[in-house]
Parts: sequence; C-alpha cells; structure tokens
Amino acid sequence: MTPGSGEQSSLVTQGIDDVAKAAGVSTATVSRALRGLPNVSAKTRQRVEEVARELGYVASPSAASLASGRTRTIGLLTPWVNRWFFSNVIEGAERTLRRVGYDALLYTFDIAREQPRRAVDPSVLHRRVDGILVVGLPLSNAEVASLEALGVPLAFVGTGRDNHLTVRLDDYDAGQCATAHLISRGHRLIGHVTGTPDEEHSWSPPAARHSGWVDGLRAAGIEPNPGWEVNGNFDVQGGRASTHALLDAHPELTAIFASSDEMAMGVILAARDRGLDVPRDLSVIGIDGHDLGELVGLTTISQDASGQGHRRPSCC
Amino acid sequence: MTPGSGEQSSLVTQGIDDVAKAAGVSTATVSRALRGLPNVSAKTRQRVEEVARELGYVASPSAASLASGRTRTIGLLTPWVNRWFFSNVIEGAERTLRRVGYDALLYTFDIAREQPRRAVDPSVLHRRVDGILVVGLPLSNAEVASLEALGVPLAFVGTGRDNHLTVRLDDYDAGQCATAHLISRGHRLIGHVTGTPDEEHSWSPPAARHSGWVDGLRAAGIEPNPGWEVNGNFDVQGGRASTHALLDAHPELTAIFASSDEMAMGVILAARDRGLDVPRDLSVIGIDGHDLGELVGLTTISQDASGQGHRRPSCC
DNA sequence: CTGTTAGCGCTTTCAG
DNA sequence: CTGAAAGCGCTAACAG
Repeated sequence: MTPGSGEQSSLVTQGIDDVAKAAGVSTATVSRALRGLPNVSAKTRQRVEEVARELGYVASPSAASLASGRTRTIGLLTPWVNRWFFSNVIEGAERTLRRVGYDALLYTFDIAREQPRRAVDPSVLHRRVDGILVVGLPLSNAEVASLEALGVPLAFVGTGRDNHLTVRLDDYDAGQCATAHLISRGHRLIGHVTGTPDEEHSWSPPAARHSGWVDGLRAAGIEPNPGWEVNGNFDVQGGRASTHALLDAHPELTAIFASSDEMAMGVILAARDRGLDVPRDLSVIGIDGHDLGELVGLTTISQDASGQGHRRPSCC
Repeated sequence: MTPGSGEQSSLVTQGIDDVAKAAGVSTATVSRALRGLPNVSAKTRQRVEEVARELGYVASPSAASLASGRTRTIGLLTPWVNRWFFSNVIEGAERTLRRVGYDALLYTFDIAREQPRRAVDPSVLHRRVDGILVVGLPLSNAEVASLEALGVPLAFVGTGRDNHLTVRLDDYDAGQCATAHLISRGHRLIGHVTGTPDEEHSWSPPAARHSGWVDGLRAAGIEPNPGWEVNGNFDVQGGRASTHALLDAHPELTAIFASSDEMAMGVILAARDRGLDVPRDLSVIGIDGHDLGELVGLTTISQDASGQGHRRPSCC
C-alpha cells in the first residue's frame, strides 16, 4: 500500500485525473482551466469546469503547494486575539484574505505573561506561508531578520519600522495629541499608563505614545516626572492595578493618559475604587476608539482597526 | 526545470536528503527520528537531531501532508473574532492546538450582515484540515452534513447538538437563572434582548436562552408577552437600538435580560440615552462574564470562554 | 533497528 | 492551445 491512500470513509475523493478522464483532456489542461490560466480555449475551460463541478472535485492544497511552492496562506502573528485592536485587525485581515483566495493561519505570542517573552520561532512558518502579517507585535531586530530569512513578504500593522510595509497609527502624534487635549482642559499633572515598555524598541506603539506624552508635556513647559508613568500591561486589570500604584504615589495627578482604551477603562475602575469621580476628580483619555468607551465616558483617539487589517496589500 | 525549484533568495533550504546524507542514514530514518517514532536507536536519533539542527532543517508541511494525508491543522469556524466570547475561545483554542503541534486556520462567517446568511462552503476545508472546531456558529442540518462529509472530526463550542462533541454552557439553564434572579429582586415585567433568532434551531444559544426566559417567567406565574422581546444582534449597538424600540413600545418594563454582555451594555447605553438610571429605573442582566461588565454595574452569568476553547479534546 | 522504494496529487516545463 | 512527463519533499509499506 502507498501512504495516504486511506479513503475517507464517507466520501470518494476525486482527483485531477478523474476530471481529466471524464472531460477527455489531460491533467495539465484541467489544472490550467480550473486555475483560470490563459492558454485554454473557452469551450475546453467550460467543459472542464462543468465536469469538475459534477464530480465535486476540489484540488488538494498540499499537493498544489508542494508542486508550486506556494501555499496561498498568510500567517497572522499577534500577541493576543482577545483584545479590541487585535481582534478587529485579525477579523478584517481574514475576511480580506479569504476574498482573494488566501487562508489565514493564526499564531499568537503571549507577550504579557513572560518578560522577556520567548522569541518568535520562525521555523513553524517555514514553507508554510506565502507571507506574514505581524499585528501589533513589537519585534527585535533579530526576530525581524529571522522572519525575513523565511524569504516571504513581511508586513506590519500597528507596529513596525519605516523600512517595512506598514499600516499604523502615528503613535507619537496620538500620544502628543492626547496630552495636548488634557493640557487644553487645564491639566498640568498628567500621569501615563503605558503598555509593555521595552527600551529596545523606541518605535513600538507604547514607546512612541510615551514619547508623545513626554514631548506634549514639555511643549507646555511641564517637565514629566518619571514617577508619573506606570505599566498597565495593555489590559483592564493591569490598568486598574497600576493606576492604584500611581495614585498612591502621586495623588496630586488630575489626569491620566492611557496607551489603550482597555487600560483607560482600568484607570476608570481604579478611580471608582478610590471614590474619585471621572472626569470631575480625574480626567482619563485613551487610544483606540473602543465600542464600549462611550459607556464609561471615556475620551479616546480612535483608529480604524479592522480597516487596518483590510488595507494590507496582497502579496502577489 | 521542475516546478517549485525557485530557490528562496536569502536562504538555502535544506531537504530531508541533505540531513540523511550528512548523518549517514536513510531518509526514512531521518523522518522517523525527527518525528519521535519508535524503531530508532537512541544514538541514531540523537545524531539525526543534531545534524538537523546544524543544517537548520525544517520539514516541508505540504510534502508531509501530501504523503501522510494529515495536515496537522484544525479549522476554526466562527462568525466573528471581534466579540468577547469568540475571541476568547479562539485564543484559547489556538494556544492549546499549537502546544500539541497543530496549526489553527481561521474561517469567519459573518452571520449578522446577511439574513439568511450564505451557507458554509465546505470545499475550502477539503483536505486542508484534520479537524473542525465550530465556535458559536449555529449550523443547519445540511451544513453539518456537508462538514461531516469532509471525513474529519467535528467539534462544537458554544453551540451544537448532543450528538456531537460539544463544549457549551447550559443556555436554557442560564436564561432561566437570569430571569429567576430578576424575579427574586421583585421584577415581573422583564424584557428580553436576544441575538439572531432563528426558528430552525431550537438548540442555538439565543433560542435556548430565550426558552429559559419564557419558562422562568411562567414558573413565576407571569405570561411572557411576545412584544417584550427584541433582536439585539449580539453587539453593543444592536442592543442599544433594539432597547429603544422595546422601551418605546413597553415603557412599563422594569428589567431586561440580554443574551450577551455586549448587548446588555447596549441596553445600559439606551437606558442612559433615555435618562434612566441603571439599576434604579431599569435592572439589566447579561450572560458572558465580560471583563468590562463591572465597569458599568452589569450583573452577568459568566462562562469561561478561553477555557472552553482549550477544553476541546485533541482529535488524534 | 534500518534501508529501499513507490507513491501522495498536483504544477510546470517542454515539445508539439 | 494541448499533452507528456518529470518532479515538488516527504511518508509508509516492505524487506532485511
């Protein structure tokens, strides 16, 4: 017996030869006809398509990949799927990819649990994808290099440097804008809840937003106190816990700029825990445009996340 | 030239033969050694592993799939990824699958936009996955049958009938419980915001929760008024809009049970729009255990979504 | 325990 | 425009 010949119990799977035989043409012609290649006469193509439909023929993706070297699959690298920004980008990307005939393979890397997190292992992507979309995952130079060594196009959304295909917010600008907004409302003592900060990547979203905050304050003649910033880990509970720490140390703060809406909601929760009224006692601003922001009176700088997932140029 | 021989520019890709040659064994032995099969001596395995590592060898998934008939990939079928329940299940499932060496392929079907939605097309999954996990997507009998015809294991989370491998909440019970809770607080005029209702599937989560609401009311001697229920489309804005319609028609309602936390938040937004205080003027209860529920004083019946994604038995 | 060998089911030259 | 044929890179009998 040869491998792989175990027939699927409930289904007689048709191969390209069956179609060729039934249509009275060669397998090469079937292949060309079904993939819409030129060099096939209209009537031949039509007959092949008809026969294929009758037989319920669907090409084997593994066989096609092996023979062609293309997988018609894009790898989605992301730290989380259950966060607002990420799930929206992923959903937008998957829909767009499927529309153009590509599959979306999901790879998550939890960057919050382990610090420093384990490096992205490119080997799982080896010969498995035709392209890689990195969603909101700040990578080290070594990681980028290892991904590039895979020899497939690499694109970024929400993070990534100028030398790559990138769709992202101007994070520096957003941070500055948020800070300026609070200053315009009369605040001068403005705290900052950042995501996972890492000194290595000055271009990562939290780092850029942080710089925006620093420069926004300085532009108003305020020298940011390093003690005014805490790490909220990009989630609600992290934002809440870090805000408590922040306000314990600096009860004088009258406003807080959080790097994401989810952390901003944590800030609001913490404020409530402490009996503070938002925005009377404490103003809060975030970044994202989270659907639930309105529910809690959150001010936010919004970004079109699913649009960003969509906007990725197809890589072929 | 043969197909697929286009070398990746930046990388000389090693094949199994290179490893075999370098290790002084046959390709079959390399294959066995690297996959951890028995019938390989410890020292041979060790040498093969070492050589493979040195050469940076990673097997081609398409070649392995074609030869073995297995893809080591599970298809995740879901209507959305940007909703609380779904993203949590997907994230849990992806992590668990990767840990056991499986890839997660994402397939979304937007069931809200089109009514009735287009049927799930099984051909995209044909020979592409070793198993299918349906996440919160109520399928028709015909769809289930077409998926089963693929000849791979099928599992459900959040929906699915008893005759399948299923992980889900007891939705009927949850609906009854939520209703009973409101009744115990003295409410008798209790509205219901459901998700996408479809008469065909009495076992779908919204339908079962709806039944729980009906029976919960009846158990207290209250006859549910069909006008007390509206469709909130499982999202915040849908919950909000439908609540306005509901309260326009039935301002006498003092409590609302929503089939999901996201819709419940929409209910709260609508209440605020109308100047109603929650819970003084209107009590609201949802189902999910959404992280943000606390922020708005939402009562909820929680379910461990990422745990449900994890709990799927591996299919091999 | 290990090697030999025949495919898995396609795609792509190359020749007509 | 179409067919023949040679692989793509592995896995799984089978024989030793």
